[in-house]
Amino acid sequence: MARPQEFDKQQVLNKAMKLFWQKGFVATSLSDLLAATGLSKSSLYATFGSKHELMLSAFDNYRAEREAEMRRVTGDGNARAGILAFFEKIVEDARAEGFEGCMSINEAVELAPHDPEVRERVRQDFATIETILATAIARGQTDGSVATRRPPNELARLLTILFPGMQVMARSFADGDFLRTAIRQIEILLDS
Amino acid sequence: MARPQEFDKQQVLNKAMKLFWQKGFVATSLSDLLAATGLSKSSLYATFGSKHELMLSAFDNYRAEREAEMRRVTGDGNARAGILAFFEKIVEDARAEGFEGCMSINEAVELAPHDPEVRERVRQDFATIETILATAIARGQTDGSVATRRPPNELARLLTILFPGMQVMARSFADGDFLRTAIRQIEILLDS
DNA sequence: ATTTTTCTGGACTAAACGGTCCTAAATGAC
DNA sequence: GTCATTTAGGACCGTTTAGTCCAGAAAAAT
Repeated sequence: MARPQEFDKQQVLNKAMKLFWQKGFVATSLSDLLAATGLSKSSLYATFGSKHELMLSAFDNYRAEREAEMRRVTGDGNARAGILAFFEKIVEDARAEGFEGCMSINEAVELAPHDPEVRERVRQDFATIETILATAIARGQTDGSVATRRPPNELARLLTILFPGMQVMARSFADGDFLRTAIRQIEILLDS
Repeated sequence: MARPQEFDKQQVLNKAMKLFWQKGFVATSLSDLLAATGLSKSSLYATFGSKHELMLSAFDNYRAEREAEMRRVTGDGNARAGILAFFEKIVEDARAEGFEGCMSINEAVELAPHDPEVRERVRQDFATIETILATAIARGQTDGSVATRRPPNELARLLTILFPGMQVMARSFADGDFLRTAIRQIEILLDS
């Protein structure tokens, strides 16, 4: 039988994910990846194929994590509270040292325009966010926690567009207070 | 007297701007810049100092243009119409071939987190957008074209965050119809 | 025409890039 | 212990990177 793999593939993906997330795809070099993961060049290439494929794998890893988290946050309990919690999470995360926004948004800006594989993933991510928000809004409109004036789809679209907006701001400069004003406005949107 | 410069500095800045805007800072190589501008390496370095300084100059060029344009669009006539025109311009631009979003937003994602000079510029840009929007909203509230329920500053904050959201979407995948739904929602925000 | 000044093209550098490949060590099955 | 297999390290590859520098061409002033 063969010698078993000595590294944890999942752990390697997480390390790579963090690098691509922070620095972007082009600015992350193979040396960076090797240093961070501790792998040898041959192991990395044998396992992941290329820098680009590694990025896609790390990205898919990220996307799955975040989608699950979003469903968890918005899925149970009071619908209005769930939606707000989703946005408050951004503000909360932005306080943390080394916060780097949302990887999907970063990729949307850096790679999506010229990389079809990334673009399709980004498109899916936004569609997922919008669908989850629309579902939560509809639920809120039946349980009474969200105002019924706006069609769920249209309000979800507005909030879906606010998401990358907040993420870009959080990544580039914004402090908690700055973003919190926006969350108050989202509350008003949900309440009237 | 000395031999005069053979190239138009402003024209070179525009060419460089377009490259950085489309491909980002890291992905734009010196060869790209030389090919696009037609300059020699020595001319480029003598005039602009370094790739980074050239990018900052091109970026400042972009920022001044866009700020003037925003003031023009939102400054005169019906305030509500001006605000909407500002957002509709994004949708309109997104239809064009080779549209690349907003350079400030692209820089906010790629460079701002790790480049203080860019970060400060991005911070200023958002502040400018918010101020111009707040002024227009206040004007709309006195001339009756904008509902008075929300304080100008807070509504401006919400719209300011929508701006990068729309730009990211426009850059990465969104078509006109997708964004137009959001604009309808902005209308509702201005009207109630 | 000469002088003075500045621009221009390209040779050049050292480092870093992504990626390939080969050798040798490590491992589990028997 | 031997064998079969797959790992891991790193030498190596050609290319590209940002940036420096110099020699010579070009142009305005006299």
